[in-house]
Formats: sequence, C-alpha cells, structure tokens
Amino acid sequence: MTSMRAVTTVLANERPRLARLGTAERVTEILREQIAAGLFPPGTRLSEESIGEALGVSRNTLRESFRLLGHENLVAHELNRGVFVRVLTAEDVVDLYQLRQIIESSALEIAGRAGPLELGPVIAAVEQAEAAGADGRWDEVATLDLQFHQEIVALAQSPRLDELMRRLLAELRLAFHVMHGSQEFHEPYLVRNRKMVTLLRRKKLDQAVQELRAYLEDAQRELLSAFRAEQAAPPSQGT
Amino acid sequence: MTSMRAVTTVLANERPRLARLGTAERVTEILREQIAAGLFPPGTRLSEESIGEALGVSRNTLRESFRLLGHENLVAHELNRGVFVRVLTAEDVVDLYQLRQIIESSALEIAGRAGPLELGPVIAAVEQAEAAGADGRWDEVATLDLQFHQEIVALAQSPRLDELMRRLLAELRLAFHVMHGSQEFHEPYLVRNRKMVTLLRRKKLDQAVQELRAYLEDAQRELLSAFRAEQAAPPSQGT
DNA sequence: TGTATCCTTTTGTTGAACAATTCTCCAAGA
DNA sequence: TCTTGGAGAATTGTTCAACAAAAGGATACA
Repeated sequence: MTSMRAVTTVLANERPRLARLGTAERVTEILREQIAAGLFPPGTRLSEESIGEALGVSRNTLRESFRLLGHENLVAHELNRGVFVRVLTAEDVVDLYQLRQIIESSALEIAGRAGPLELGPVIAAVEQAEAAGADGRWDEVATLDLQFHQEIVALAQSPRLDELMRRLLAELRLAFHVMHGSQEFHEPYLVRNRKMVTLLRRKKLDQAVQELRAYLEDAQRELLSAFRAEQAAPPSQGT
Repeated sequence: MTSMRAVTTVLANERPRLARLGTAERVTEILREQIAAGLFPPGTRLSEESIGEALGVSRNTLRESFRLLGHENLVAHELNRGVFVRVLTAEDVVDLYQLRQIIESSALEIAGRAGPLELGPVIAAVEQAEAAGADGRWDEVATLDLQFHQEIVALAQSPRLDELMRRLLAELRLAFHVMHGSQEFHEPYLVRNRKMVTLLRRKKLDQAVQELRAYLEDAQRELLSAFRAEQAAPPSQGT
C-alpha cells in the first residue's frame, strides 16, 4: 500500500516536466541549438533586429534570451555593441577540460560510492553513437559522444552537477567546430567509450576513472592542436 | 625595449577593468546583495512593479535582471506567477555541499600541482575574519568565512572554477540565514581556517585537503540540523 | 461543503519612442 | 600615405504604454 507521502514525493519529482516555458526560454533553446549546430559561428554578432524579426519576437523578449545565453558563456555581451558568439581561446579550452576532468571523475566516484550503477542511459548513448558511426554520420557521433559523457555525470544523481556539465559541454561545443564531424577525430573515441562501459559494468571504478582521465587528456591535446592551427591561419583576431 | 606586441598584450589583460556595466547588471548586483543580506527572505515574491519603482528602472530592465538571478539559482521563476527568492530544501543543501567538496578540494590539488602558493589573499581573509570576531561582528565573520573559501578556490587560478564557486556560495547563503550571525556556529571555524592556513604555509597539501573535507562535513551537519529544525517549526511549506 | 463564476491583480509580450554609443566613411591636414 | 576629425547612419540601452493571458480571491449558489 502506498502512503500519501510516497505519492506526493513521486509527483513532486515530476514537477519539472510540468513547467511550461515562456517565449524567452524557448528562444534561448533555439539559439543555443543553432549556435551548437554552427549556424552562428564564433565571433558572429547576434543582431537584435534581424534575429527578432526572423523569430517573430520583440526586441525585449530577445534581450532576455541574450542575457541567459551570456550567463552560459555562449555569447559575450559588450555594452552598446551587442552580443557576439563567444570565441574561445586556447586558455579557455584548457580551463574547460580541467573542469571536465574534475566533474566527470568526481561524478564517477560519487556514483560508485552511492550504490549499484544504473547504466541504461549510458549504454544507450554508446550504442546510438556506434550506429551513427557505422552509417558515417560523424557529426551525430559528436553529439552522442557528448551525451555519453552527460550520462556519465548523471550517474552521480546530482542536479547541480548535471546542470554544470550541460553548460560546460555547450561551451565546449564552440571549440568543436574546428573538428566539424571529422571521422579521424571521432572514431577512436567510439572504441574508448565502449571500453569504459565495459569497465563500469564490471565495477572497475578505478580503472574507469583512469581511462576517463586519459581520454580527456588525449581529447584536449588533439583539440588544442587543431584549434591552434585554425587560429594561426584565417582571421587575424585583433591585437 | 618593449615590442608593440608586448604592449598590446599587457593592455589586453586590462580590458576587463574597462568593461562598464549596464543598468540590468547593476540591478542584478544590488538584488544579489540584498538577497544575501536577508532583505528578501527565502520564499518572498519579487514584485516587478514595486521593485522596479523602488529602484527607478523599467519593468523590462528589471526582468532582464530577474533572468540573471534565476540562472544563478537565487530566485525561482514560475510562469505567470513571478520570481520568488529560492527556498532551499535539505536535499539542496546536501547537493551544494557535495559540489563544494569537489570544487574546493580539486582547487587545492590543482594549486598544489601548479607551483608555489600565493597565500596573500587567503591570509588576509582569515585575519579580517579574526578581527571581526574579536569585535563581535559575527555576521561579518560569516561573510569573510565565505570569502576565505573563495580565495582558497582562487589559488587554482581557474576563471570557471572561480565563477562556479561564486555562484555556489551565493546560493548557499540562502541556507545560512537560519544561522544568522550566531557566534556558536561561526567561532569554531575561525580556528579551523587559521589551522588550514598554517597547513598550506607548510605545504602540507594532503593534510589541508583532509582538514577541508572534515570542515565541510561538520559545517554541513550543523547547517542541516539547524535547517531542519527551522523547517519543521514555522511555515508549513506545501505538501 | 463544494464548486462555478466573476473580478482584480500580476505577469508575458509587444511596439514605439528616444537617448546614448558605436560604426562607417570621407575629407582635411601633416 | 598615414593619421586625425567629424558628420551622419546604424545599433544598442532604456523607458513607457498597451493589451493578452494567467493566477488568485471573493461571492453566490447548489
């Protein structure tokens, strides 16, 4: 028999799904997606007038959205000049990976201490990524790889860690553009993700953390070198 | 002789100090401070009309501020009902301390790996806190204690870690209201902070991390019990 | 007691207006 | 040629007024 207390607790956990979204939030989601997808490359200025007209929302509503994106570090707001899609520096990439290292390994440790791992979503992400890889859809692989890591963090069951990881990955995506969907970059990580799942299944937590650490170091190195090559070549980014 | 490149690099590092603030940002700062100071206790609804009139800003500008505060988890935005100063649950406190644990200990480890510690600001915070304690200004002690921990994180020299800690502490302050400036709560931590500084000075990093961990566990326990006592008594906070 | 219906209040969103700032371009001067 | 100045255009910053939409509260009725 279920107590009233139990019922209300279950329902309380469903509350987030109930929350409707205002126009500003929906606009934010659209812009976040489009920035991730590369419609607005780093450095682009987001014009209030043109975007507002395109989406059919007023400038005021759009400005609320811009504030939110600014708080997520996806755009930089310069007074009287507007908002610009963030251009990450090499230092940013290093800082982001350092934080990623902290978050992901901490999440695994917390999850390990807490009890049996609920690996369903983690495995699903890996399998979807493998399927996408088999079909040659490498930019989807990129997205699913990030989702895999998001699910890793979700194992810790910490709302703030989840949110933090979400924002971090959104920001990191800005740097991934230089790799846009190249097979050579993504393919090895498919194998490594699979390996990590195996380790987690066998409860080899320490090894999984170690593998994760190596994974992130390699990814950072590769990304940085591609990044610096990109930055040296095309636009001479003002001094 | 200094090259032009060197000059511009130096100046570029000064850029943040140049950034002026818009009205919305300044309003956000004011509200953040006042929420921390307790002018708006948790659960309070922030009325657009009355606050806008009090500060002499328009509703639109104020709404931009509210969005920012919402993103910092200081207020919760409910569609068509307005923004309310966040009411933390016991689970929130646990989640916050878990994250604090991660951030602060990681910061110490990073700082230790990086090289010699620049303890100036850390020591300054402790000494100011001790001075405030000697004068019986216990709510200032509370603020300076938080600043001490902010400076601990600053040792890692990571912009994102800094920002993360800043937001985390702002949120945690919501819970601290139940302790409002009580000497019994704060006094022991003065001693412990001093002890931690000593350990850091002697480069006993491992011991410092251990002390930090114990510190946070104790603080969480005390805060939680005061918190639950508070919550049980006065307002019957929804089912 | 419960519930259906009004009225009031507050937020959600828009559009227009004007001030303040930045950008662009061109001409004058060294 | 390069720098400096400045006029005008374009864009953002902020306010205001208006109305739609939703939530909250009160009243009348079964």
